Amino acid sequence: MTEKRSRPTIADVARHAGVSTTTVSHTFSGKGVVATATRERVRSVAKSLGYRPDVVARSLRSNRLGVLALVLRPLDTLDSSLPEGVDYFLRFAGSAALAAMDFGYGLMLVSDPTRDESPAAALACDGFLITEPVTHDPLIEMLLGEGVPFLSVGKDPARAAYDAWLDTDTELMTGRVLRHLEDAGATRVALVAGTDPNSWNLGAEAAYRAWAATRGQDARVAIRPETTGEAGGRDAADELFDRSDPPDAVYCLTGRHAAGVLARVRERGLDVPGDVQIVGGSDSEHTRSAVPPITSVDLQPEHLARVAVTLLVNRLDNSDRPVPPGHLHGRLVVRGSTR
Amino acid sequence: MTEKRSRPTIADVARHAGVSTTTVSHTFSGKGVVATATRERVRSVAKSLGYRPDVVARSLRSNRLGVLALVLRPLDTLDSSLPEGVDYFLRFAGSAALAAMDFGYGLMLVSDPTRDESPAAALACDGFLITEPVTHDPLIEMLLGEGVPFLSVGKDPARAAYDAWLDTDTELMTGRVLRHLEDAGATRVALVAGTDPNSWNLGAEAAYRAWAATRGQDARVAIRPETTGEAGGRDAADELFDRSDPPDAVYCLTGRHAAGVLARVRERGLDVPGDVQIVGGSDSEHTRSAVPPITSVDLQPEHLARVAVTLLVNRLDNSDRPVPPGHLHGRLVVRGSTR
DNA sequence: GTACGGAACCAAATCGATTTGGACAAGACT
DNA sequence: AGTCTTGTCCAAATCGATTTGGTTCCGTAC
Repeated sequence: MTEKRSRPTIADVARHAGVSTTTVSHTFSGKGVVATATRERVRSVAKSLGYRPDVVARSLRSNRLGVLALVLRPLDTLDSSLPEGVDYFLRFAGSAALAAMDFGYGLMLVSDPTRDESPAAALACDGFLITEPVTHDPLIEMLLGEGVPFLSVGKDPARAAYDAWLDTDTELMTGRVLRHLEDAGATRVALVAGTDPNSWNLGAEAAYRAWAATRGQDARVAIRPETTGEAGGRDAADELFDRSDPPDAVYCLTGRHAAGVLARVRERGLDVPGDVQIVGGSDSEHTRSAVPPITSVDLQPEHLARVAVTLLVNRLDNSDRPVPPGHLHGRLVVRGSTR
Repeated sequence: MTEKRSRPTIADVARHAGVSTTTVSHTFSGKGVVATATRERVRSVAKSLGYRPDVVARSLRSNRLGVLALVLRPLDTLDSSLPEGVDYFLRFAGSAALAAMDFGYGLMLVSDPTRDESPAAALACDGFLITEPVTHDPLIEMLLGEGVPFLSVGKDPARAAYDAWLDTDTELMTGRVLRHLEDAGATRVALVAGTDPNSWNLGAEAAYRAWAATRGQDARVAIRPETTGEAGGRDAADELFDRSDPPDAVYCLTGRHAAGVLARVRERGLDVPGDVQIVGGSDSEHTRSAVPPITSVDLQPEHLARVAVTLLVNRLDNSDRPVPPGHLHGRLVVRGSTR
């Protein structure tokens, strides 16, 4: 169909300029020694021919593509046709892309490359960014095995010996949420967590149980898959409130669960925040637009993404660009669902 | 530094299996004829060596990388450190990435590749997706020139002769918004538009002016750069309401302008929606969380992205995958800012 | 006058695959 | 017996750059 109007190559430029391809290459890379006059001539010939180096060919030799891969783990488990409710990851991805561009890299969104259906191009990336790896994450296994640089946001909970991860201090944030509820008078706090075995769920649950133990409380934990969304939240609410000694506050790690719990609790005739207070662990459309709006943790994915990209690129380029200041844990946004 | 533990190549596999590289290649690509026994042997040797084809090398010959580039035009003008308020594009990008993966492609987010600072890898992509190209868009110029397949969402308003674009029917939606305001009793509708010269701003303004003409109304148009955000909206509100004959409804093409107009109008002592009705042209965090929440057009970027990716991939693969059903224009979400 | 050194340049190897154009053997057909 | 297929397989060219290991020329030092 299309007129194979192939782009000019380095050889075309060399021929027109009356030099060797080596010289053309040196002219652009600045590596060898090229006389100024020659350099000028090559430059102008290249420009007049409309020459652009072929990134793929260059990458074959130099082994650097200029692309970072971003793996959004929870997207692999969420219903892929419904990106609603995954605010966090979209905000993260957008910010990471902008940060990568600032450093001359492209950002590629890929699904798990250890699965065969994933785009083959994923494996050609120079470095990987992984959000919330799961326990014994096969991707981390593979990257460690092949020596591909990577950085994970949140740690593979089961893996001891790697240091390429960003600590978002889930335990600290969990403590803050619980303290906020305590300060507002809650005495029986329950937790609704997801099933993905990542440091987010596991860390929060562990911190919660530790806290409950110090307070001499029973741990009230309802677990529902992330994919169940609001329905899962409603379901969890029933489990928690059917008990003889129902909670007076619920901390839901995902925004959609929080919205479901809120709706169900009100259907059961309870007042929020009067009878029950609710906090969401990940701020999203669902927590903001609920009635009343749900107090929740804004994980500040934009900031997290910039930090992650900067660190990864520093490692790749062996450079030392300044990392954006600010802590990596979230910020509690107080809304109508707590007192 | 790192132990150059180079991955096994096709030659290693060939040697271990006692065949030629041609045969190994054929085994995986399924192109030539390879005896079943040989194929099995090659497969098992490859697996035991941990062989994976090198995407870059493959791409050098085949000229296909398996990556789509996504250019979010308005991101080039927006303050890049503030992805807030660009809901639309993040939702679009996320959905496009998932759709691309479904078809075996990666999605790379890139900035304008006609500018030199952009990642070089951008140019290696198989096809481009461009949201809201601007007038005389240099990127489209370049892609047409080099024969790179692309699809734009919204048309380059100044270019007649290309057909690779998705019509989001800005004119239709503008008409619906105006009719909605009319139905609610508005008689003097103003328009607040942005400065990016894309089909979104230009199409809406043209449709608005045409509508005003048929109603015998003065066209009341305030233009403010997209980058000005809420402040620009406040400013536009002053311009519109300082006139002797102020509007009783304002249609703002961007969510942030709408939020600014709303805030300023109320500061001026007017009631919304009593004295003034407001509609936003692009639903976002700002329109949803305003007080009162602002009626606006949900452009349904998730759907748009899926359609765009499907069409582009069909073109690249010369395939005929079904395009997700549903129209491409937005959906009016009525909230408290209109009656 | 010879040896040495640096500046400027180049031919060929290389990266890891795909693809072209056969080679060779075994069986089928005249 | 000779020719044709057909099924398998391979050597070498190719993609477009980078990099290695030179060569050539000229000026300077001894």
